[in-house]
Amino acid sequence: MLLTTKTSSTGFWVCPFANNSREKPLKNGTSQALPGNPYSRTSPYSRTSLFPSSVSHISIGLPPKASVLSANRTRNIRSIDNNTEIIKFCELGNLDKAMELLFEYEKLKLDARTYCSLLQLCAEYKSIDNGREVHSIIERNGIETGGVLESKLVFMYVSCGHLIEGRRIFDRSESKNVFLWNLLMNEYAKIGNFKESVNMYYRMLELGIEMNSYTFSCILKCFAALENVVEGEKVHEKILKLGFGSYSAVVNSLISFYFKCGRSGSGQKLFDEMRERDVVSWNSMISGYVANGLAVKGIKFFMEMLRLGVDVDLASMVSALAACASIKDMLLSRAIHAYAVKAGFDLKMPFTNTLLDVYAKCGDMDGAVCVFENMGEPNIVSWTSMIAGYAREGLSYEAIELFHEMRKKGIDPDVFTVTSTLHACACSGSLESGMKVHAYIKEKNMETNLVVSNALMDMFAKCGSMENAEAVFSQMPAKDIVSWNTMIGGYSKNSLANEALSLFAKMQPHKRPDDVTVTCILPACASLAALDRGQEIHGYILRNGLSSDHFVVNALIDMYVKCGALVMAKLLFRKILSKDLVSWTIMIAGYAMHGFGTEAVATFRKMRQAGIEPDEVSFISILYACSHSGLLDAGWRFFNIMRNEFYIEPNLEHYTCMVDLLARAGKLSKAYKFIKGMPIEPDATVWGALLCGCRIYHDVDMAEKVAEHVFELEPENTGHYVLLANIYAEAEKWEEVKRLQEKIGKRALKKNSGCSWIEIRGKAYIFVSGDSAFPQAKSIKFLLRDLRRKMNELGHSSKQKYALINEDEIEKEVALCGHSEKLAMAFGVLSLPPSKTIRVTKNLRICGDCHEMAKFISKMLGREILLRDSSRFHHFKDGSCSCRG
DNA sequence: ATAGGGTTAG
Repeated sequence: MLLTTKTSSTGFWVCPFANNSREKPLKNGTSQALPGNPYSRTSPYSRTSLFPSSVSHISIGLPPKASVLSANRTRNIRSIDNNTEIIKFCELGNLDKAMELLFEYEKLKLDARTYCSLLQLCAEYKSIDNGREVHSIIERNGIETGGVLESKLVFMYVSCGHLIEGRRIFDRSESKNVFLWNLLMNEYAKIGNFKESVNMYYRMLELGIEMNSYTFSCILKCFAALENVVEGEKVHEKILKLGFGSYSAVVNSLISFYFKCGRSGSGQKLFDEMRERDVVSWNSMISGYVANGLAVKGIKFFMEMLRLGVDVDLASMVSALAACASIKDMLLSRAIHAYAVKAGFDLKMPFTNTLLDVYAKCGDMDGAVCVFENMGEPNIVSWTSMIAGYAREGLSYEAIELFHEMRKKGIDPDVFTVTSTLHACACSGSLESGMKVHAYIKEKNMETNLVVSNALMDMFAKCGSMENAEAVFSQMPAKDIVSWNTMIGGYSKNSLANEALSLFAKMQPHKRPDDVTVTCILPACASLAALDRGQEIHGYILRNGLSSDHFVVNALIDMYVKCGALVMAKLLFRKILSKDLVSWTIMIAGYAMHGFGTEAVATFRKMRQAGIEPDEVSFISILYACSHSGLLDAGWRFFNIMRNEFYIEPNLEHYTCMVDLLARAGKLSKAYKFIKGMPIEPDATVWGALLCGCRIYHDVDMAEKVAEHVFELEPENTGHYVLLANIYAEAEKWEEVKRLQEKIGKRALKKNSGCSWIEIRGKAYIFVSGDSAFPQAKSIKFLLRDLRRKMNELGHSSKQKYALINEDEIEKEVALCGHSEKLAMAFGVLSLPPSKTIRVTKNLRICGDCHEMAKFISKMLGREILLRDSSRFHHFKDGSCSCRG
């Protein structure tokens, strides 16, 4: 992060910590419908196994006999017999035969109970086609559908998954019973349309429909999903008033409602007051505590069940195992596994999947693979747990591979699978893989899912494609706080600070910024040096009680450091009770940027005294501090400590700091040898640090040697050419300057124009080099001309060299580059009261002439100037600068 | 005839 020589870096100023690693655990918003239970009483399988012989006998032997019989009866008798006949087949579960008979007697008015039996069977077999046939025959025969028959019709449609048609009949019906209300409410809840369930509940209240335990279970689930504690509590009151307070299913629903709303205390109280607890009550306690992050407490309930001899079932085992996963307790989960083998639950899918997830969450992917390969047929949950496990472990490639493999096996990834896979794509920054997942999402119409869209945006943002993220964001019909935070954080991380700020402003009318939002937006303020905006956000943090959060405080300190308000940063830093590695590192980097090397070293020492181990980032900070304060020996010491005591391999940024340190100390050939001896390939930044040193010490020969490397590695960067041209100019080698001018002209290099800005009363004024349209142009030009004249009069060596290279004809834009900071400073002098520090920020490094001019202004006009360039802060006061030249 | 607890995620 802390680079000294990047000529065009704004990335340096983006906070490296605060927002990046920010990942909040979030509550499960949606619940999925469980797959149909093949052992249920109404399932076709149980029927065939219960009556194997009679079913086959009837379907082969009876039909001809039945039709012969019916042909011989009189119409009246026949219709009675027809009813019994059809009902008989229905009871035997032979829908095909029953339907065949129905078609045969199509024109006859059969009994309502016959149609009921048929519809019941259609519902059980989920046979919508037959169900529709029955319905149309009923209508064609003009059968009265009031009462039970109407109810059955609704039941049939709903059971077959045709909720809308069921609802239509329900709405027309005049005899709605509580059963139908419950049925529909539940169905809406199952598909996640909790709002409609709630609407129906309120309608029931209005109409005075007598509610029962089913109603309450359902509505509590809905209010829990909608996180509406207030309404849920009203339901609780109603339950007590109507005397359902002793129904275990109802109380169990209340317990899980309170746990889902994060009110463990209320759940516990209900459990304590229960007279008759069943397995579900116990299981609700285990899962409730686990979901609220108190896994150990959940396990205690499981143990208590065993101690009291309560019958433990599959759900108890699964919850207990999930608790193990959340606290990564492999030992206990092995014990539970052994117990499950004895009890015979170990082969059940939910159990195996949870076991797999324990291994994956404990980081033991080999163990997870073992479970995965030994289970019969892994289902979608198994695959997803594997993918999520690989993604968590940083094995993105394996995760993405599995995604494609499961598709080949014919298993359709669902929303859980795609979000996990997207996470893997995001972590590895593989846009190409992410695009493939996106294509699949579009194909399956999953973009409507909020979580999926959020994961998509996160993936695009982390892969550096904010255009794609924006496209997803703009077409989302409903955005939650995560959506906004993902986009704002994405802009911040991708150095699009202005976009981050404007989206932050747009968000306000829709959603209240939370702790994550402010940690996402503060780095944007930091990178723009937008102190006023940062302070506003600080105010918001205080007003909303967000300052107890570690991430928030660290981001806040980082913002103050980078906006040049070191005093404020120190104040906040001192107030933190438990400073973590990030807080210390930010402060060390802060001292470094402001040129307080000794303070940085002292802070580093205090950090180690506090028992905090430095990592590679904190070593970058301290090395940067040493190089910028000329602490050569200390720098070497830290470099060696890092390698020998902490076994951290230096990376390019560490090497850059060291080269910078040597180069500034004038040890140019030592620096050259140092680079040559690096075990990793040096980049343009490393060589660039040496080139800067060559300029300070006017070493043209070395500069030429170094420049070759720099130009080769970054041929497009104008900054390097200008730097070498300046070195030539200062050595008065005009031939070479000219040669370089031609080179720059020929290459038609893309301009890297300098730009400076100053914030006055919350508004940023931007000055771009080469642009003559700026506010108060006349006064600024007059002031600068005046200052220049005085500088010359007072014999300030207004170096002709700078003037030559800057104002000559290299190229107009390049030549003017470096003057924007002068304009901004002059604007500050004109616009701010004398007591106020002039704070200017520049995207590139400050030019030498401007540096002289700033010193002069500080002395002549008695103004303090704080200028932040791409590398550090320059604090001008009484004619000198904190960077010591 | 409809429910309450149980596996995977941003």
